[in-house]
Amino acid sequence: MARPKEFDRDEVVKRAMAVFWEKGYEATSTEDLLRAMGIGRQSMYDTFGDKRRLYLEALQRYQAESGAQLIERLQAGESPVRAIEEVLMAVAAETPAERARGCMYVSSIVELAQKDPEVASLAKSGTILCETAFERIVREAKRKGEVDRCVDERKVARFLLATVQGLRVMAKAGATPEALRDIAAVALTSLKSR
Amino acid sequence: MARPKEFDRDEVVKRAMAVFWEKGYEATSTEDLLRAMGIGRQSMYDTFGDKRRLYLEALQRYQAESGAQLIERLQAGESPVRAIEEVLMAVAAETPAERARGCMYVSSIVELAQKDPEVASLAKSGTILCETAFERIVREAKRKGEVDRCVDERKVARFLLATVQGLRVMAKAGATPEALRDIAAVALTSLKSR
DNA sequence: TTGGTTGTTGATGGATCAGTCCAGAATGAA
DNA sequence: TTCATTCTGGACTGATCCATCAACAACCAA
Repeated sequence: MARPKEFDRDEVVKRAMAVFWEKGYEATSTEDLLRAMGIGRQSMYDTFGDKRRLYLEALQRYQAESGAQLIERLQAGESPVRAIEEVLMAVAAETPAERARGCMYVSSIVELAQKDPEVASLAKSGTILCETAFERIVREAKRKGEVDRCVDERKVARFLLATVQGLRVMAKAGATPEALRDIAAVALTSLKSR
Repeated sequence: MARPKEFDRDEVVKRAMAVFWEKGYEATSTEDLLRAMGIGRQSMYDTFGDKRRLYLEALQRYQAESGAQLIERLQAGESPVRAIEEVLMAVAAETPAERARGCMYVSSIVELAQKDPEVASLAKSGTILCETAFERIVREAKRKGEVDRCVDERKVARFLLATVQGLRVMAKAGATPEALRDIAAVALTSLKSR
């Protein structure tokens, strides 16, 4: 055929994701993106369509990666409840830079979900993915007798997702690791029976 | 002296607040603001300095109003725990439009707290205001025997604030009132002793 | 009424925005 | 080597961004 692209599509999406994650959608210029991606203007437009399409692709990638990480962490724990604890405590254990960067999923919801139907759609599917993951691990915890059997895994799963998002907002607001641990600790008491 | 302004400063800040609340900072143009405020360009610059100053003033106003509302609601309940319950359930009881609009405080943190020190500063003072309000009511609840005396009011207060923020993010992500009630209900179990 | 001051208005500034065009370079197949 | 195809990079577009300027209008004190 003809001349092949000089860049790795996956790699440049990753770099674009980092910029959008850091700065948000509106505050990111195409110039910012091109510099970070290390490609030319036309290459970006040819490959991704426009800034919005690139954002959607980056967001999709973010969700896939962080969703997979959540599932992995929930299964890697030495017990279901410990795994949940570790997921919640993980935010508090991040570096200050990581806590400040926050969560691209949360940012996309807050900035764009109201005006961009595709972002809203991604938000919903992301919610379902995370809720389901939490639901599975809570059910597992019930099966193992780690939490009371009268616990409603659906409700608790929703609660845990909301807690993670609350933690991320608090972290961005400058909460100390101690404050974040407090929040996680109290949230965890919702599991211990009742 | 000289010619007085033709508009009410308080009123135009209120209108600007509504626009920033709805669209965020970056996505709001000065044109949007002027149209909503019903004043001329120069009047805006003379009165508020620039777009950023106007935003900061609008945010400050939002925080003062919503902080006062929180304190009021917490004191108006028929009992401390009921008051907390009502505050959490209030998000689920909002209209779809209100839920979609979200919380300007959360939006400001997510969009701007990292790059604007003054927003970060407002975020911190807002956090303290809300945490303190929650802390007081939890202490009151302990005093009345509504929650176990071994509950740490500081930690629970932090948790409750995080829960409200989690609820607001979930609401913006399109969660149903039922899902929001689930989250609030589970969060409330953290109060019931332990 | 007049003078000094301040508010309002419309025109306009340069900067930057997202996105397009085009000429030239690089590629692989024939 | 030749040719069709595709990628690349710089110049460029019109729109929009935030902000300023200058001329005019409105006000109050004297």
